[in-house]
Amino acid sequence: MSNYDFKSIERKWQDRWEAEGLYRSKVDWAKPKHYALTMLPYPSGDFHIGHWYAMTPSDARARVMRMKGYNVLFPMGFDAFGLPAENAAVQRNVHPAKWTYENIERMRSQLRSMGAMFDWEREAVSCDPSYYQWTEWFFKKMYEHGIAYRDKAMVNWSETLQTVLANEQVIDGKDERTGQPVVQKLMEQWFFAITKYADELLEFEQLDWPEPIKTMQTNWIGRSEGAEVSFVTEHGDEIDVFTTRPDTLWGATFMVLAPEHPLVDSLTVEEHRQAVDDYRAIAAGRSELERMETEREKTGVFTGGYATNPVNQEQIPVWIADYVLLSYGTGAIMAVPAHDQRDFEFARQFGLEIVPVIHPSGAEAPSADAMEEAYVGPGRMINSGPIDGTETTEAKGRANPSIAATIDWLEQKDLGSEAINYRLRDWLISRQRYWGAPIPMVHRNDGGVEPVADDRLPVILPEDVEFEGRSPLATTPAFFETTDSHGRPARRETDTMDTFMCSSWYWFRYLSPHYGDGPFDPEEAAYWLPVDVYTGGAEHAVMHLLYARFFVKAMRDMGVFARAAELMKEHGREATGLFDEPFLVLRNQGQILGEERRGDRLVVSGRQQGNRVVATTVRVDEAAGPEGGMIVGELMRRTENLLQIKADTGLVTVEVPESASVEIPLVAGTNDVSQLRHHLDVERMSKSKGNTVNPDELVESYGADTVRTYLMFAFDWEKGGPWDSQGILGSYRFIQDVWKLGTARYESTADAETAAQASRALRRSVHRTVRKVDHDMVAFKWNTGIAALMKLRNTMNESLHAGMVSGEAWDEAVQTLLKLLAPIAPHVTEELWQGLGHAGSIHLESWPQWDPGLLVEETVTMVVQVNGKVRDRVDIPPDISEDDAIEAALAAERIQSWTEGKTVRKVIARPPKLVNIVVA
RNA sequence: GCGGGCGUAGCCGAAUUGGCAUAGGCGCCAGACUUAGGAUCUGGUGGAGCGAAAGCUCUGUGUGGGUUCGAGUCCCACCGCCCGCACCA
Repeated sequence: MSNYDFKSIERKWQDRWEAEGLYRSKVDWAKPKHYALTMLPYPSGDFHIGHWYAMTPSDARARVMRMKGYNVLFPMGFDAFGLPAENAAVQRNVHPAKWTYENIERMRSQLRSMGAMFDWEREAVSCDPSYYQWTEWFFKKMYEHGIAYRDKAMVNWSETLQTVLANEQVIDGKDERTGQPVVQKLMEQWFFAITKYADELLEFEQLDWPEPIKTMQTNWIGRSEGAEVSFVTEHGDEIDVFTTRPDTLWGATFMVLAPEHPLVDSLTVEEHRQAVDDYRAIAAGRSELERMETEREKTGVFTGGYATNPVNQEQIPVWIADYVLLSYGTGAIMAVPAHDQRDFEFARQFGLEIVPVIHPSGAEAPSADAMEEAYVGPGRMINSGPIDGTETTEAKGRANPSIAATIDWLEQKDLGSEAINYRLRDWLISRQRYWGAPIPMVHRNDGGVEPVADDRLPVILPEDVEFEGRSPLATTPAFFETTDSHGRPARRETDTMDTFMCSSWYWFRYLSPHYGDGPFDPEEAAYWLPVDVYTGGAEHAVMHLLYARFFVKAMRDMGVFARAAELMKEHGREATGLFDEPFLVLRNQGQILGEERRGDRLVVSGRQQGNRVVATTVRVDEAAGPEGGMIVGELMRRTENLLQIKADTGLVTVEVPESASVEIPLVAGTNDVSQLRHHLDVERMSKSKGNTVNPDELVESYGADTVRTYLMFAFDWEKGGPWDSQGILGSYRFIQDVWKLGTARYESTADAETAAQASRALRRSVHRTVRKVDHDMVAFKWNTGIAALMKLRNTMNESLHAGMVSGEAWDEAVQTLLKLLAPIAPHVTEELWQGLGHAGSIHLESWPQWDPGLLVEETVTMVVQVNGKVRDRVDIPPDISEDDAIEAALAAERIQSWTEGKTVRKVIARPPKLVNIVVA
């Protein structure tokens, strides 16, 4: 038996698979297809353990599907446009393209070391002109169909990134990538009309997606039902408001506009102008972030203007306040202080009138003065003219009788209409950056815009440009000087597209990355589409995953799939519904967190100075007990030369001056403060915390097969959890054991009868394992699947040592174990498979099937309970009748003492598992 | 504040959907081999108690209650943690 040499085995098979094209995927209508997709990485330069965690289980599942007889497509590529490349250009004076392609090259080899079955001939790189020409093509198509449009709007501007961002990319007023604040700016930008698809995007019926993702998308789209009503100002201008509670219109005692609302100017009377202007200036200067922080106290100013409440002709004052957002609804509200908590607070703050219009069920009629908060519960309408007495419930929209009655009344009187409002805004896709796909548009001298002619596509990014932190496109005449369709001088659009645009269609490019007549080859599309299973991180819930769904729906409506659908039908495949959604099944992996680490135990001498101790000596001693005059405890945190030590008396801050001596026995040479290890909690991995795990090093120490196995074994995949550097040893031992089992020379020493019985037991284990692993691998439950394989390993170890089973049973066990493990640990199983004398690859073998007949046992153990507690166990045949089971239970030896002298009240039998005897 | 999820051993985690709680792994303990062990192999390992031992009894899934012959699983209340949304009109 040779030793398990993972290095040479893994290199050998990776080379051979590639040379033989083992993972090439070709259209074959005779076989069922399976398109497995995992989110494409950004080429940052290095894969971290999270990439392995996302990709290798997806690879394992794709491999299972292949062994199950599917023709599997499992491609890979790079989401290669983006800001880090430009930052590298500024900081290291290297062109973004060069930086990106060098990273890609390094990451390709890291991907190879995973041993994944990526079909490299289908690789797509989004920053390559052969790719982004189609990103441009999509933009132009969207423009022609009225989905892409240019508009002036308040947008999120990031000073740090020097670009605008989409709403989805701003979280709590901060850029989601860097956490830097954004400000609101009025700018003319390109948008995609994703809101046209809002209702369709709320449909998830045909999707097998995680509930939280569907919920997040639903919340993000934010559909609410209500009515739109116009209030008329003294100048005759209409202020449109959207409300979900039109039934409370009679209680609307004032209006509030967003400070940026266009009618503020004309509404404001002279004596209030200064206050209004001041307030607007403050609001404009606030970042979105600050605006949210000022949560509690309501602020605002009166414009001096009035508008007419259309239902009762009351003149009501119009205020401005920053709790009303221009970006939601119409940017103006009717305020109903009696029944809306925000309006209530505002009214109390500024002494505005409150008129209750709901009489709460089971309570006294409300008095405006006595109210302590807005009433939002059920009741009957009062003070509300035509709808007085109508019941109001907590239901939303027309399901609420009072709302339905009001909408009908409003529409009949032509005062308003039923309306649906969405929180979702159109997708802002312009970016004032260089490293992205150019927007293929031209600004004419006459102020109009037109798309670049087809024969002049793609617009290529100029290479010879300088990087200083802003996009060079706007300052490079060779790029922006162009002509329009009539040959007149014109200026090229210098903004590029959001990189989410590139990733909104990449899985189509994988189908035919070299195809020149369209974004994808319809022949390939007809066979492979749609994606059957998609895996990746949940952080893309309302960005990539929402954009991707929108993109496919827009593509469908623009006829991009027409030819593919035709071809599908020619091959007898029903195309209906297959081009409505990109990813039928979606699963999110969890996150691997950093490992908990104990800090060094320190013994410190020094003197107290103010609220800290200045150290003279610092010594690491894991065994140190309390010592007089010394500070002894675990190092919890270190910032430069300041240490936080958890001593018996509490946290102590210790300053370590240059002059102090630092002694770390385990670290040779002169020691200094930076070598001390501080405590780490379980938290997200990050370089700054020093708790990252480098997959390359793990592969170096244990081999890719072990790393893959461990990643799939140690966590519930959809949950993730803290890394455990000891735990990987268990997987390493498992792979080594498999190596030993696979290379063992087995000889049976038993007589025929013993062998038959032992073999039956082993085969039962084998076939049970097949059933378990088969189920778990398809269901993304790798941890329990591998646990089953480890259990089989244990059983086989026993069989090997006992030598009782027949040679045939042993061979079946070994081969089955290898096949079941092949998707998880592809190299070692391939090597062992070859060692067993097989000429072909184990990865071309078919997936094992279990024989139900072998699963049944001759006897099973039945639990006998008395009053619900297990008191004995009896061996019985699995097909025992209920009566026989009860008889066996009552006859069981140890049951007698528990039933003696008592009355059996009831017997519950669940043969062959359990009998419960109830006595009193 | 609203919505969703979770809580099982020293740790990561199982539990066929209401039927033997703790599979598998890590760690730990004991033993074997060894110059050595952070290698390998064998066995043990929720807690408490009884027993020379085989074993037996009690107890145990965040806390308290409920339904049930039977609850980690279902229901109610509470505590804690995580995630999403958050002045959304």
